[in-house]
Amino acid sequence: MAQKVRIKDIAEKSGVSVGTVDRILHNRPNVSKSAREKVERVLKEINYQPNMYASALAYNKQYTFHLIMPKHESEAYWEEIEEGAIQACEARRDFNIQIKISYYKRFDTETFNNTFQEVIDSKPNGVIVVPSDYESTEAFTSQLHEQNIPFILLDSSMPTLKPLSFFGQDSFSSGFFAAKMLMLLAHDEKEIMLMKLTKNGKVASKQQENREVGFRHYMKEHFPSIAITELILPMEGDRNTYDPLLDAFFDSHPNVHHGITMCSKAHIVGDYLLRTKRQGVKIMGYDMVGKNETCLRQGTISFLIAQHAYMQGYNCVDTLFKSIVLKQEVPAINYMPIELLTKENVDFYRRTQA
Amino acid sequence: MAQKVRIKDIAEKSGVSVGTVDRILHNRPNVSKSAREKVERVLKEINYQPNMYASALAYNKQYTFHLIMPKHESEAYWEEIEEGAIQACEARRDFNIQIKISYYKRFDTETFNNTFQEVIDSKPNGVIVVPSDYESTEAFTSQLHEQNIPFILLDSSMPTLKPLSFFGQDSFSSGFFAAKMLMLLAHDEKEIMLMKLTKNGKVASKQQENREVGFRHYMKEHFPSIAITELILPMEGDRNTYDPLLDAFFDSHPNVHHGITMCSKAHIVGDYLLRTKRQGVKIMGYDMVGKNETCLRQGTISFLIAQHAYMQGYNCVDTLFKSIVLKQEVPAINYMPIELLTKENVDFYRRTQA
DNA sequence: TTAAGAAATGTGCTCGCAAACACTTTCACC
DNA sequence: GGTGAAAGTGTTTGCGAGCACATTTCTTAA
Repeated sequence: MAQKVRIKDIAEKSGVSVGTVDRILHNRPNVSKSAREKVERVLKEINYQPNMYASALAYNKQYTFHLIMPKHESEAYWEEIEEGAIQACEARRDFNIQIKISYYKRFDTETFNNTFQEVIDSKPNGVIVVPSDYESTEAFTSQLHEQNIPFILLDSSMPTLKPLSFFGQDSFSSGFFAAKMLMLLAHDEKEIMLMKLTKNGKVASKQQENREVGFRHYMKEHFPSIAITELILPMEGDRNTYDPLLDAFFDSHPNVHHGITMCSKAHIVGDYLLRTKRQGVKIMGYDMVGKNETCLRQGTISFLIAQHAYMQGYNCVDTLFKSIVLKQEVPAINYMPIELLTKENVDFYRRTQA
Repeated sequence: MAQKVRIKDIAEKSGVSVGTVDRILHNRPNVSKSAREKVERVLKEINYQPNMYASALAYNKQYTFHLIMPKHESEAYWEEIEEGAIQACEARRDFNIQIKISYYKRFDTETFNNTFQEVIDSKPNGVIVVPSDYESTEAFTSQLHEQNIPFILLDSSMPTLKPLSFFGQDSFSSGFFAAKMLMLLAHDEKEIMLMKLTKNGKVASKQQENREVGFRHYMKEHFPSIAITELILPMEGDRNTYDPLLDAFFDSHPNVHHGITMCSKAHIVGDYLLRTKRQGVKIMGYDMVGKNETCLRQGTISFLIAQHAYMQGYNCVDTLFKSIVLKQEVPAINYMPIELLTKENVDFYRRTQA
């Protein structure tokens, strides 16, 4: 195991002062060629790893990160991301990391633009954005680039914006995998259900659209003859809204015994099945949130795909930290694992691994 | 976000010196009642969180952790655990954490006992043990208790030894889950194969035995009529040893189309199937190691269950660190997730989540 | 040759905490 | 009342790195 090497040791070994070593390590000017050579020779033979805690202590600087995400009223997915981000800051507390969180309204370009102006004005050291539409996001990130503020994209990948890094699930693959799993159960069916929550005819996110593409891709490849029947529900609603629609659907589609949804609301159907004791229908969905977990344990939801939202939030902040504070290289793309949860393994799911 | 509070601030607020505050914070003697009261009043109203990096810097102490594990010659599972442990030390480098690793021979009580004496003599600050048989392990850990050296059990749970913490998979549940998954594929079969690697009639670990118990439990509960035929292979061997045995098995069991193994050597069968182009047999197994991954991608292995060996090693060290250095509370039991890998999601498996 | 300015180098203080040390007060005991 | 030990308290140093500032050395032009 490598011995502890301090700047002082390097200085002594190369016959210069700590000041000079410091200048070289930080690429500061005013170093003679001879001194540089002496120090670099020593650096080559010993493996100097700066003590980052001593460094942080001496540097004594505040960092502010800014997270911009959709407004969430009790939407577990976004809440978990937020919690993860806050926890990551907490874990790095002694480095003086501070996080500000701003919300915008989904599909409302104006609130996004307002928020983004705010963020620019506050001059943060780093930014995490859950992208809105491409144009608005591009307008935002190009300004960040101008100001040399690094940013991470969360949830939706937009590589052309040249982010520092991306965190999220590969939606297409995740839908593809979901199909594979569902078909282990439904291989003998003629018809399956695809449930969607829409508002003005649109689902809530690009993510969900891409999952559906992946899903349909698998189906076309492996089960082209199975019909995929859509069940459309309104985005806003409660039991009273949904129950009649669900009744109508299942009454008119007696051959449907399996269903899937690309959103985190599988529990709407799961709960309905549980209450109405409708037998012989099993569904799958996304996100390990409380209501889904209940249905999973009770059996109306067979499979869930976890997104590790908490880890996404946590890792985004930690990546900014590593890149900006520790000046480490960070990976450009971070796909989250695509994890299958069933009644049998759900007990061992951990929102955090660290 | 909480303002930064320093010992100095507490001292000023309560009208004493930093020395006194320090004595109180560390439960050191020689503090008057009046001073204690003043300081404790202040402590109650502000939320003091010590800067652990400054603390580590000032404390300037070396910690040594000792990991005792079975000797592994290119056994990926143990290698990953070791890597994880080493990486965790690396991540905490600036806290002066050092790890020593000692190996014993599986099923060889003597090598275990020798190792354990060595460890005791070296007086480490904390220990991580992969248990051998119960008696030897108990003899070891009771000495550790006597010397007040905290230890973590890795891989096999032995709660009666009162470890600081346990890390590992719930073997029973993992076998149970494996059965559930295999039967999604094999529900129409009459007979399935269970492959075991043995030496002197025994499999390599308690872990594997327990997985089998879980597996058989599920089968009895849900598919009591399906026969489970064992295929026994010697622990040491190569293609030349295995191929004839596999030929003989599959020739004499034409109805077997699905198999499972509780060890990490599913690739022995997977590779055989690939080479001999024997169609219509699919197996599942444990551990995301290189050879298994290849078979998974090629299709002869349908499912793998990941154990997150790397994370286990990493988390063990990190837990010792948190408990001993940071004096934090740590969870007593840490079951690793039971994660299903298929061709479709294997690209997104990450050995580390942090 | 020297003065002025630039370049190179070294010194010393700082960050927050731990611990050794120095100093003051208290109090039991003769 | 004086003595000495023990208890209580404050001061100082050092951990490793960063940075401002002081100091020395080197250039260059008058």
